[in-house]
Amino acid sequence: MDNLLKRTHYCGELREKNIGETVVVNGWVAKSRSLGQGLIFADIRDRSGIVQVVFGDGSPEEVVAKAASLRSEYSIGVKGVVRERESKNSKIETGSIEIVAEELSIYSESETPPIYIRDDDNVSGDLRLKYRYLDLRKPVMQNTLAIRNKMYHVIRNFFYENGFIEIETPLLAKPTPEGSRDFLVPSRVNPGKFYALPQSPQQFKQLLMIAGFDRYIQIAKCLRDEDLRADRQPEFTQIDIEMSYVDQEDILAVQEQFLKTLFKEMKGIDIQLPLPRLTWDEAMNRFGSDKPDLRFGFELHDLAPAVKDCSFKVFTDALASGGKVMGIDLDGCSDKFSRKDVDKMTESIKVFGAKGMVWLRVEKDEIKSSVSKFFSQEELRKIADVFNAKENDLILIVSGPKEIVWSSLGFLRRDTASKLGMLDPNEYKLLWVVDFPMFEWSDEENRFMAMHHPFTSPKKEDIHYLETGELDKIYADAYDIVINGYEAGGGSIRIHDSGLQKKIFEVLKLTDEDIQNRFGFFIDAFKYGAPPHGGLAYGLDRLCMLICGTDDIRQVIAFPKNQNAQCVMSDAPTTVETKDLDLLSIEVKKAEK
RNA sequence: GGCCCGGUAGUUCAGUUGGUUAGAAUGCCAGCCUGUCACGCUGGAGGUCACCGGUUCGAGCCCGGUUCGGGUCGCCA
Repeated sequence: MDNLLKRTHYCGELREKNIGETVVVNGWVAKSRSLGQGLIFADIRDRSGIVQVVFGDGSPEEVVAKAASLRSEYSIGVKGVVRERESKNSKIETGSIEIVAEELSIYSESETPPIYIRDDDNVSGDLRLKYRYLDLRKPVMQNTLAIRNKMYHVIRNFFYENGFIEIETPLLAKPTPEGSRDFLVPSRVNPGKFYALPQSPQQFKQLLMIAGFDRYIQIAKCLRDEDLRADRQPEFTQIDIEMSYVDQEDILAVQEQFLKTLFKEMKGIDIQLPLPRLTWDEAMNRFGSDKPDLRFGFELHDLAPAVKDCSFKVFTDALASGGKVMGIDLDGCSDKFSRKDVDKMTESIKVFGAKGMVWLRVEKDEIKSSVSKFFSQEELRKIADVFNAKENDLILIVSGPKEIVWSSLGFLRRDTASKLGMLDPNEYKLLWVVDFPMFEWSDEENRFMAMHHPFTSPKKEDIHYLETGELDKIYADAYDIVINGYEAGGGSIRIHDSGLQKKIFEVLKLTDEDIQNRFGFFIDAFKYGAPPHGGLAYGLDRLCMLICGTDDIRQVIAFPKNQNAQCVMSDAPTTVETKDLDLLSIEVKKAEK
């Protein structure tokens, strides 16, 4: 094996000031160019960048001969003298110098790599994950993980400097009653019993408040056994925060300072404080989403006043049954969407349960519409006036139950803005969405469920509705931080009063036995002097996505899972030997197929 | 679990109403080339058109099923 050459410099840091120095670099052959037996150029890459090495024109003959065997991704070391290039390459940082090789060590050869190690290699995601260790050699991936690393610094610096203490909480925890599906871990020493991997350190961080740590932070791994999305992995990282003796304002104030620092340090951007706030009701009614993207307009408008007396039964029926008729105005965009495009929009919102979509095109002398036979020009004008619509506006209207109207228009708003190229990844619009409903009805469970979690404090002024059973009128001291349409984090003020907590469990239809079995220890803790407390957790991966300007969470995770929650590189999850299962007292139903 | 999109050289893709031997670029291999940097030139190898079945004289192309990947709805307290 060739000798290890001890590195003196990273490839990417060599500059004209190093001219004349003898240096050693270690890295991979990014590219070699042979111009005949006597002269070979090779680009050597390490995590810092690329530098050109010359074999020939001063190198020993045997080194040049050896260099002829270099191929892409060979792992090598080179010792040589830095010299000015005859012709400079302004495209790379080290383009004005090169290393004249004196020694070459080939540490190991490489087969032809299955993917190109280049940022612009748009190879399928599957292959990238299968050969992730090669994919990670790409400059963009090296850079992304360096950015992520810098985030750890900024996060920890900020919170440590502000008196927060980092405490690790267990990975093997008790299965949680409500919420997302747990990953379960069988216990060998306790046959038939299971741990759960934490969906979040929620209960532990609250217990840390009861324990007196007052200000807690943890960069915590969280696991949820739910279906994946482009912005969702089963295993992700949370910046978990909890504070004692605070109300919502105190928490938001600290977090705003944190976000300001984060965006300043990471992007050089000055975020204006205080951040705008929307109540949940406002967010839904103006943007059709509890995580609105404020980088563009197209706001929802309520059309009930304009259509309540119209002859179009679809609208009047929707209103009569407690639903909504709402629309958005794509101002100045009518000519950008063909009839066919509009048909596609109608089709696209059926997944949300919308039965159809009505459109209005505002033209110079008239308003054209898919429902013109039900409306006079005056009536159509009345609708258009709600939006202050002008020529070449395209108005899209959806009617029905409010959830369907919101989600359909919220989707159309985002989707059309995206198609119109209105989403600038370098623009950041942060806001708080506050005053979430405390409960939401679950058809599946046939009962009300906690929208956030059952330890969230209802708003003081709504607590009396617990007595009257009007649960849908209760709002919570819960808040989300929303950035460019992503829920970047969320939190709440927690209940610290045992009586109130008991009442919440009651309306959630949990029996005393349930409560005791599932989190009796947690309830017990509140008997011993719980401080008022609350907190918040950020999705670190999502923050990193936003900072890196990508919409794929896998880009910011070194070894992510594919959509089926598999690691295609290592082939996890996998079957295990029956004897291992026996040890855990587990019987596995043989999967058919 | 539902819906939508896709699977053709190592890689990214093209492939006409269904018609001879399935192409391009890049990568790879060999030879030549002393200032390249997307080096160049010449030549070469490389394909179970995801899989199974069907229609047809004939299927990469049409139909059915399966599978794999991606997006999404449900789900994600």
